[in-house]
This record gives sequence, structure tokens and C-alpha cells, in this order.
Amino acid sequence: MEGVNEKENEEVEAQKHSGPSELGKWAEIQDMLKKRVITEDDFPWRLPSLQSQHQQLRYVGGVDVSVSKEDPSMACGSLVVLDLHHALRLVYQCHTVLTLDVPYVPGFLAFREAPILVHLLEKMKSTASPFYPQVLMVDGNGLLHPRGFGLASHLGVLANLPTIGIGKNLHHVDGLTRSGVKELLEAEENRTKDLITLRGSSGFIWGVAMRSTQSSLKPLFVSIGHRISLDTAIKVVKMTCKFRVPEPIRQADIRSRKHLRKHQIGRLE
DNA sequence: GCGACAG
DNA sequence: ATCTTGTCGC
Repeated sequence: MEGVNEKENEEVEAQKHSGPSELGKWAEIQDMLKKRVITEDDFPWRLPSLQSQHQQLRYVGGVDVSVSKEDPSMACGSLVVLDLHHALRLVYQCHTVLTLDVPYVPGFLAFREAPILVHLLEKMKSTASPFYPQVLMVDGNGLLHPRGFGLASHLGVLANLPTIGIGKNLHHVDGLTRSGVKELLEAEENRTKDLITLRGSSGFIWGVAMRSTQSSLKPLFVSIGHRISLDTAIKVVKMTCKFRVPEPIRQADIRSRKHLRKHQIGRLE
């Protein structure tokens, strides 16, 4: 009977940023699209192995959006594809500079970034490039999200592509907190483990905290995006980690930054 | 009531 | 997210 729940708080918050009840509508859209998420392996390829007469995973994509600090309405979205068969060599990259009007609101990142990324994917698909990604890594969470539908899942459903969510920070959900996870990682029993299952107080497994490199104390937060199981997602992430951040994400990040700077200098007066 | 809150 | 060079160490 107390009408003051989290949803309403979000709506109040929304009006400060995106107009009346915007967040409520966004949450409805998320709940709707979430019904289409597939949380098991759903693709024709297999993980790379010595002998396999099946199609193998080879082209792994990564996406990122960079924003200019001096002009927060200016952004650059990037899509890169790396070749798993050739030491993660870059085989495709595409960038688009545009103005952003949608603000960043925690829990609603997709409404800010997904349209840009969908555009990049559609553009690539229309060229019939042989490098179209078999799986896409996204800088943002998948199931690890207040409503179980973060950017990686959102993009996966819209593009109908297997996606993996990669968070560099934990988004608090279901009793999981940064300090709590930090203590888990430092617990004696987990000292040497590189994977910590993120089980919330509800019992649901939201993803894993992963030490992607031996030298990295700070974990990566991996979750299912769409059309892939958590186990497979973890394996793909491990295969692409030269440094803490997996190469597809890292390359997209580096290149979108660089592209944005170049674009700004080009139109500087 | 206050704080927390992916990028 | 963004501002940013050098620097400490394997």
C-alpha cells in the first residue's frame, strides 16, 4: 500500500532528465523486449578446436560509444571485428559521428547507445561484408541489470545477434554490491580463482566477476547478452583478453575516441 | 529520508 | 563516460 516503490522513484528521476514519465515508458519497453531474450547457445558455430567439421567461431565483434567532454552532445560510435584465427587481427572497423540528445540514466543506457550501434550493424550487413560478427561484445551489461535487460541484451534482440555483456564496474542489483563483490574476491577461498559467480539474494545468477588477466586485481563483469550461454560467453571473453578489457571492446573504445578527436579537430575554428 | 546506480 | 604524461616495475 505504500506507493513509494523504486519504480516511482525512477520516474521522478526521469522527469529531471527526459521529460514526464519517460523512464516508465522505457522500463515497459525493456520488459517487453526482454521476453525475446535467449539465454542459451543459439548459433551455427562452435568454439575453435583442433578438429571440427563444424563451422567455427572466427569473427568477434566489439562496439563502443565515446562522448566528447567539451561537447557532451557529440559522440562517436564504433564497430570493430577481430579475427580469432589470426591472433585477433582487426579485419573491419566502422565509425559514425553524431549528436546525442538522449541523456545517460543508470539502468537505461540502451536508449542512449543502442540506436547508434544498431545503425552500424545494419550498415555493415547491407554491404554483405564477409566479416560480419558471429558474436558481439558490448561495453555494458546484459542480464546483469535491474530488470535483467541491459544494453548487451537490448542490442542483441534488436540486431538478432549473439551478444555478450561486459561491465567494467558492477551495477548494483539483487543485493550485489561493489563492496560485497570486492570482499568475495578477497576472501581466502577465492584468492586464486579467476571466476566468481554473481548469485543475487534471490538466488538468480546474474553473471560472473572475472579476473581476465593474472595481473588484474580489478575484475570484469560478464553476463549473457542474447543467444549465448554464460559458460560460452566466459570462454569467448577469455579467448579475447590480451589485457583486462577484451580486445574487441578495447579496440572499439580506442578507435572511437581517436575518431571523435579527429572529427572535432577537423571542424575546429 | 538518504544513498546507490553499466556508460 | 571524460580530463591526461610520465613513470614505476616485471
